[in-house]
Amino acid sequence: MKSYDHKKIEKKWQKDWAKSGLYETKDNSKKPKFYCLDMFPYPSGEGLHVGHPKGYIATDIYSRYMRMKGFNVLHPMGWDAFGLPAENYAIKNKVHPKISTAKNIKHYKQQLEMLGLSYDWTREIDTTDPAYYRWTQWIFLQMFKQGLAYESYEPINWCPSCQTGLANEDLEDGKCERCGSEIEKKPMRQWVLKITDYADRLLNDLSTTDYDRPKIIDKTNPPIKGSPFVERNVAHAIVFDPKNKKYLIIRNKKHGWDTLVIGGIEKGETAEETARREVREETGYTDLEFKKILGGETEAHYYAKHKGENRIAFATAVYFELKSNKRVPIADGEDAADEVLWIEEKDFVPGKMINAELPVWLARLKNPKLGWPKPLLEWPESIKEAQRNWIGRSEGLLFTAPVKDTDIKIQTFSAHFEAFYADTFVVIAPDHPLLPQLVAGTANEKEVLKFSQDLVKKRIKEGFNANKEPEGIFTGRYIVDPIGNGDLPIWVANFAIADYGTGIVKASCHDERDFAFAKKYNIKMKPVLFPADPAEKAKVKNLEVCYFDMKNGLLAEPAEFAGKKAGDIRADIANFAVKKGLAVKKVSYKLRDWVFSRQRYWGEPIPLIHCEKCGVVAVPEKDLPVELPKVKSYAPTGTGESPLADIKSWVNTKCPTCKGPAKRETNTMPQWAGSSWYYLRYMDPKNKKALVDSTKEKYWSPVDLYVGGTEHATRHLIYARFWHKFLNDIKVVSTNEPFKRFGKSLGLVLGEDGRKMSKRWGNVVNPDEVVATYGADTMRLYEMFMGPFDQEIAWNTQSMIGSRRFLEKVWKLSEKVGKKTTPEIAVDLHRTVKKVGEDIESFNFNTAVSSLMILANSLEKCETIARADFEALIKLLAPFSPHIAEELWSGKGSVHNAPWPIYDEAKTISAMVTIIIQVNGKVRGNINVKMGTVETTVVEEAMSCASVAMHISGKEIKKTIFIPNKLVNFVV
RNA sequence: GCCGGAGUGGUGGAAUUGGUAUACACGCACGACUCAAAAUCGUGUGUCGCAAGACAUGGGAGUUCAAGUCUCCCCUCCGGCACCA
Repeated sequence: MKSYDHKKIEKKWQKDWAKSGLYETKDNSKKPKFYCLDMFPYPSGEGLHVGHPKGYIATDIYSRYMRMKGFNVLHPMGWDAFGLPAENYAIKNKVHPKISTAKNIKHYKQQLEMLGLSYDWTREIDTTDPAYYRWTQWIFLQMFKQGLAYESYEPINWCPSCQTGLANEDLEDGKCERCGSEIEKKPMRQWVLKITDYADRLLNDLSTTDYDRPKIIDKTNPPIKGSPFVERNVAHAIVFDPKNKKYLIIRNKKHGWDTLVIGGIEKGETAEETARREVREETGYTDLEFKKILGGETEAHYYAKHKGENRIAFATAVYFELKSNKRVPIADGEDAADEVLWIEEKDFVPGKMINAELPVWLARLKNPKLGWPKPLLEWPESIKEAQRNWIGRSEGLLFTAPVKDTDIKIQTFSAHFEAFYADTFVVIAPDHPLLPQLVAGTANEKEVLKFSQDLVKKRIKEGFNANKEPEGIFTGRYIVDPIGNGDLPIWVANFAIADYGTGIVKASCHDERDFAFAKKYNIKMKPVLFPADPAEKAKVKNLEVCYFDMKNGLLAEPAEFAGKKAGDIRADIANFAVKKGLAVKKVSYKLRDWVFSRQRYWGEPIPLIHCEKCGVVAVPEKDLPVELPKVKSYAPTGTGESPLADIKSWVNTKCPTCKGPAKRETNTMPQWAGSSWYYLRYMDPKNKKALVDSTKEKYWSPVDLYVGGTEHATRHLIYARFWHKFLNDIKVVSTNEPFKRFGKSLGLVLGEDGRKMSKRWGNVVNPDEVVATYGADTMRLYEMFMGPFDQEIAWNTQSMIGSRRFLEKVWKLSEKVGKKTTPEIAVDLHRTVKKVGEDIESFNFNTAVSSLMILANSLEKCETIARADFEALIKLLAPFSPHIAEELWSGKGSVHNAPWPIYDEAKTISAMVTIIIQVNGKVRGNINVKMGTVETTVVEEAMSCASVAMHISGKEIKKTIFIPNKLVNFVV
C-alpha cells in the first residue's frame, strides 16, 4: 500500500469536488433545508492565521454531517470588505481600496479552499460590490421613508485619530475600539437609525418562548443508557385557588424547587382520580372542582429518575379549582422533605422535572394547540445576557416639576422611586443641553457654566471610571417640590449622565452617590427608608450611613405606605404617584440610537440628496446603487465631511423632485451596514429585481445555525436583529429573528506562548505551513480535538502530531479490510455512531474525535475488518477530514453524499457489564456479570470476591445498596 | 459594584449528570526493530509507599451508603455591563 501523501490527496479531491460542483446548493429540493452560516470575514492584508478557520471548520463539519443526514444544506461564504484598514492602506500606498480588497479576497479564498471547506462558492458575496450594496442602500431608504433614519446634530463620539464619528457600540472603555484613541464629544450633523424603537422587541425576543409540537417517544430508545426503564402514566394536579389567585405547589425544602403534585396513575384509575388522590395524600386538600384535562399519554412526556427507577412518564395534567379550604391530615413519611405552599405563578421556582412545570401547563391550558416550550433563540446564555445588559431596560417614574422663577419645567427619571419622599435635591449632568438656559440670569451663571465645562473635560480626560469623587456646583435654581419638601436646589453633578433618562435626577439620601454628594456639599437630607434593626435605624436617621435597600427597607413616608416594606409596594407606590399627578410611568434604555454616518471614504454612500427647496430627498430606487466615485485623496478631511465632498462632479446633482440644483449626501455608512443583512443575500445572490426572492426567502429562513465570535454580541448581532425585524415589518422577510441557533461561542486559538496570536508577539502560526507539512485534514482534526469549542486554547504543533498519527492509523486500517470484524466491535461501532452524531450536534467536537480514536484503536486490534464496518468509520470521519475519507472511500459516488450511518440503540448495550463493588463507599473490587442480573445473584457473587471478602469478613452488614448494572455498596 | 463562565496529572483535556476520577491525545520512561538514528510497534506513567494501603478534582464546611458533580462560605482566573439614577 502507498503511504499517506496528504499533498497529493488533498489537491486531487479539491479539484474533483470543484469540477463536479459537489457542494452547490439547489433552491428547490424535497429534502428538508438546513442553513449553516459563518460570520463572514473582513479580508485583511495579512491573511489567515490558524485560529481564524476554527469556526469555519466547525460549520463545515456540521454542514457535511447534515448533508449526509439527508438535508439540503446552504453553506455559503462571502466578504465583509468595507472598512478602515483598506482605506488606511490606500492613504499610505495610494492603491485604490477596490484593488487591495480584491487582492486580499483572492488570498483569503485560496486559503479557505486549501482547507477543503464545503462552501457553495457560486453564492459568494462581497459587500463592496455595487450589485450588493445597492440593496444595503435600498434598506436604508426604506428606513428613511419610515422615519427610522433621521438627521441629528447632537454631540456624538468623535475619534480624532480616525477622524470620524462613531456609534456607542464602537467604543471600548470610552476609547475608539479600532485605534484606542480617546473619544471626544463633538456636535455634528449625522444620520442616526432609530434602533431604540425596537429596544423592547430586541430585548423581549431574547426570552421569547417558542413551542414545538411534542415528540412521540421512540419506545425502543431508553433515555438512560444501559438501564432498564419503566413507563408510567402520570397525572399532574394544577390546583388554582380563585379567591387568592394562587396555585398549589410542593416545594423541596432542601433545594427550594417547586413542583406540582404529581403521581403515577394506578391500574383502574382515571387521571382525574389519581390527581385528586395525590393532592389529598400530599397536601390534604379535598374540596376540588374538576375543570379541565390536558395532555394525554401520547402527547406529553418526560424522563425522570424516580425512586430508583428510570422512568419515561406520559403526563396528563388535571386542572382543578379550590372550592373550600377543607383539609385532611397529610400522609406522613416519604414527603417530609417537601412543604406545601400556595404561590403566584410568577413566584414559581422551576423544579427539576422536565415539562412538569406550572408555567408550561398554564401556557398549554390557555392554548391547547401549543407543543412543548423551547426558546425562540437557541443562543448561549452569555450572548443573550450581554445583549440584555446592552439594551439595559429599566422601568421607573418620570417626574415633572417647575423651576422656580422661570418658565422652565424639568423632568427627572427614577428607577428606584420607592423612597421618593426622601428627595431633597436635584442633580443635572454638566453637559446637559438645558443647563445654559437653566442658569441664565442667575448671579453666578458664568461660574457654573465654566465649572460644568471643566467637569466635562475632566471626565473625558480621566474616563468615567476613574473619578469616584463626587463633584459639583449649585446652579442657583430650585424646583418646587409638589410633595412639600420645600424648594429643592438643583446642582450640577459630575456623576450625572446627559443621555440616560432625562439627564436630570431627583436625589436623596437613599442613594450612595447622592448621599456622598450631599455630605460633601452640606445639602439637606431627609431619610424616609429604614432598616428594621433599631440601632441601624438610628444610624440612618442621623445620616451616619447611607441606606439603600429598596427590597427590605421599611418606609416612613408617605403616610399611606408607612411601615411597609419598599420591595412589596413598588408597584403600588408607582400607581400612587401617578394617581396624584406627580409622575408618569416610563421605561428607560441604555441603548442609544445608532449613529450611522462615517466621515470616511470606503463605505456605502448614503443614498440621499440635499435640495435647497425640497430638503432631504431620497435617491429614487431606480437610480440605485449610488456608486462610490473614485477620489484622488482618501484622507479624511476632519471637517465632518467625507473625502467624497471634494468631488464636485459627484456631489453636485439634480434634485429628483424639483430637478433644481442639489448636493449628494457625502457621509458613508459604517462597516456594520453590509453585515446587517448579508445572510439574506446568500439565499438569492444574483437577484437584480429584489433583495431576495420571497419564495427562496421563505424556503431558507431562518439561519438554522450561526457560528462566530462573541465579540459581535452587542454589535453585529444586535444590528442584524434590528434590521431583520424591520425587514419583517415591511414584509421583505417572513421571520421575526434571523438566527435561530447560535452554536457555542467561538473560543480563540492562542499562540504557543499562551498569548493572543499577533504580529506584535511574533507568535502567529501560518496555516499555509501547517497544511503543507501535516495536511489540511490533520489541521482540521486537531483544531476540533484541542479542547472544548468555546474555550481559549494555546496552539501546540507538537500536540497536533497525535491527530496526524490517528489519520495514518486509519490509513493503515484500510489494509485490514477483509471479510469479518470481531463480533465485539459491533457494540463499539454502534456506540461511536451514536456518540459522534450527538457530539457534532452539541458542538462537542473534541469528544467526537476522541471516540473516533477509540474506535480506530479497537479496530486495529482485529485481524481483519469487515468492509461495512470500515466504511462506517470512514463516513464518521468524513466531516472532520474530508480528503482522506474520500480517498479511502470505496463505496458509490462521493463519501460526502453517502448516508450517515444508523445506529441501533439496542446494539450499543453490551451483554456483559462490570459491577463495581464498594465497602463503605470505597471501591474494593469489580465483577463481570450479564446485563440485567438481579440483586441477589450479584450480591452473592460480590461477597465471594476475595478483595471484598477481606473487608467484610467478621463485620455486620448494615445495609446493601444495589444499583442495577452499576454497583453494589456494602455498609458495614 | 452587578451579571455570566471556569478552576481536575508534567501538558490539552474526559467523566453517561450523584455511582471505578484522570477516557482520548501530547510529553516522559523502558523495551522491540536498527550498525545507528528517525519513524513505527509494545509496556508503563496522579502523589506518597517495597507493599498492603493511604491521600488526591482551587480552599473550607455540609448533605449522602456514595460528591469533580448537590448545598453554604471563601479564594483565584476569564468574559459582559457599569457614576445607568
